[in-house]
Amino acid sequence: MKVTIKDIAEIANVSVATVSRVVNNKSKGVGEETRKRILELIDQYDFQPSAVARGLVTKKSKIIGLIIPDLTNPFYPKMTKGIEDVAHEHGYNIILCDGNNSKEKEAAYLDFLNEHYVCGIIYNNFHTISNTILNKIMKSSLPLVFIDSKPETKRCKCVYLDNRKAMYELVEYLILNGHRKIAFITGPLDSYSTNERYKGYINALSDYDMPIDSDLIVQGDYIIKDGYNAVGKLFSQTKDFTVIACCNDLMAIGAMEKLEDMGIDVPEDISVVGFDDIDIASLVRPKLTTVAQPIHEMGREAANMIINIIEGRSNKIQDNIIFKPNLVIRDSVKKIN
Amino acid sequence: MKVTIKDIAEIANVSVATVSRVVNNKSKGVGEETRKRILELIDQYDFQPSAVARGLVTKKSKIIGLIIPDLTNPFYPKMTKGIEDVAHEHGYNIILCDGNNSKEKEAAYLDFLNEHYVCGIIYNNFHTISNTILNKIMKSSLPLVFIDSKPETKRCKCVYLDNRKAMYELVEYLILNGHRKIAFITGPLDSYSTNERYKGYINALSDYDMPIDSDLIVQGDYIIKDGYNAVGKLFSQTKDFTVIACCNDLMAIGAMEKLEDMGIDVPEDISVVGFDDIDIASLVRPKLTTVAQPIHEMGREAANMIINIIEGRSNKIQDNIIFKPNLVIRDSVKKIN
DNA sequence: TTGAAAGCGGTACCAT
DNA sequence: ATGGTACCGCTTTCAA
Repeated sequence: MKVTIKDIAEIANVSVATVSRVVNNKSKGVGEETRKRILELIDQYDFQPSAVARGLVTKKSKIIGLIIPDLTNPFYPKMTKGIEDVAHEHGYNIILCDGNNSKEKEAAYLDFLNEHYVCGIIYNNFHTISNTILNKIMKSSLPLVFIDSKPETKRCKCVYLDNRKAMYELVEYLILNGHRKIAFITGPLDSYSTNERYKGYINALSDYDMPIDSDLIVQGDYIIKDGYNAVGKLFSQTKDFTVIACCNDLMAIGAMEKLEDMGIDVPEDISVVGFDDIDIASLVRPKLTTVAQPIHEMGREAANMIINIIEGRSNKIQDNIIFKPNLVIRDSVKKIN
Repeated sequence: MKVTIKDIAEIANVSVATVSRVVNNKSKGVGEETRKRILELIDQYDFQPSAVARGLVTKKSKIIGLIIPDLTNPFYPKMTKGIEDVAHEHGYNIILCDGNNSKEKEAAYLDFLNEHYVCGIIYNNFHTISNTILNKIMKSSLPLVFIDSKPETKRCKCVYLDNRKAMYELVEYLILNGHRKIAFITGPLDSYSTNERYKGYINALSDYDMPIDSDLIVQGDYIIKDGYNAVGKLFSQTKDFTVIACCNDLMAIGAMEKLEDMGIDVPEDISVVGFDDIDIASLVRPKLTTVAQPIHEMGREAANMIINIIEGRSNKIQDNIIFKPNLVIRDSVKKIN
């Protein structure tokens, strides 16, 4: 059996109130003598207060829920580390929920976290959620911070990259290197950040008076295999492109694999660029040109933000923290005439 | 304010007991009429029962704690997915704790999980834990399953790969390909699986009458950078080796980076092998020869095991589930004479 | 300095 | 088919 506060109180011949005081380090209200005795008992009997019982009365929990789209995309573990770092500095723990790229699972996790007295939620919303769900969370008045995402319809606290600008700069870089036929492997367009990237692509093309060709655009789901398959699809639609811009590095790497299998040289025959700058980007050959997100830092900021909200330092809280992208030029793009 | 079971009872003009019955889907004890009315109210007021209050009385929680060494090693997310898959099939959720390769953090998480009425812990123990801690967990009688690890001193439920055999086969493969000077980048030797791999290396050498040369052995911490640095260290000690065997793929990839930077060709000048077969292994060039762990399946088995324990199906529970390794031959090893 | 007792939001047993 | 109520393990007044 687990030893409870009652047990300790009994053994120490004091009330539970007194034990509670020493457990919670209340400086006053307990005699030096008693405190010492209780402390010893706690140690001896290995007493651990039940966070559940405590949570029931305090309604607080030092636990922050984190919902991400997919654990196996290295981008998210890196973000998670950033969040965990500052959470731990402040004594908070993280419950990590992997939504598996599924809207339903995300919603289920939202419920799950709500039921468990987490003291806040950091939500990397992938597929745009319905207003119903959004309303529900916001009505629960649980501190909520969006990371790498942003609901279009509500005013929320958000930490994200300027995705549109990022993709714009990336495509512009391609254009300045002489590319005129730019294929695009997009993600699901009901994802906020994907949609922004898409707009960045479109904007760049139109700013440079280049036509939008739907044959040049295919969709994937942000995993390697989809990049691989997308290239096949692309070639079945047209052969008239000199570079493939991908909405993330994973798909870019998949694309490069497919091109290699087809005997097409990167970047000699066709160039490829990615997005995110995960570690693998510099490990593949040719090294991938991509745009970096300061993901660890974004994680840290999101954690800071939610802790500020939780602890009521409203003066320090801004609505949005928007990060700037950073173009990382490596070896996967050829300059052409 | 959050609406409670009491609120619903009041509005519905019934007792909390009745509401509790319908919330928990007790088929009997509630009239058709009443049930319908309450269900409507629950929906209308968006009532979510507090898992915390419930946990306090039932002492159960449908939450399994999972402790892993390092989220940024793709090996662990893959394992986590396997665990989550079957956990969800059975209605359980996972609290993921990243021990950050630190013994202290692992111990802290163990405490954390203990305090929170998780109904079981799956523990990927990295640095061998002390008996004190081990005793403490086992005394708490919380269902506990070790994955990819195994305490040496106690009888526990464990799911793991036969690491020794795996490394033995890998090294044997090198020997059969003519390699006689085999460098070894190990991990921390107080890790069970690392230690087993080390033994596999030693055993293979001695079975083939090859000497153990300590200059050929350097230690890293399972991250890319360590593989990179280890190669530098290796060359400062000796130049007399034809292949580098690494205790995981990440370090192997780091090693290949360093070799490339030094202008040394893999596998022409020096061969490299890894361990794990994470996705990246087949993405780098040359493609990495390595030994695969059926990690997703291992995750699934660990989850099955702990759920069997939790739900008291003791007949189905064996002490250890040991998986067989699978040599994956790619392009990073040269056959020499 | 210390203790008694009222909850927190549920569950489950015992009556009715 | 329902309701009343005693807990679960803790925190937090309020009194002593």
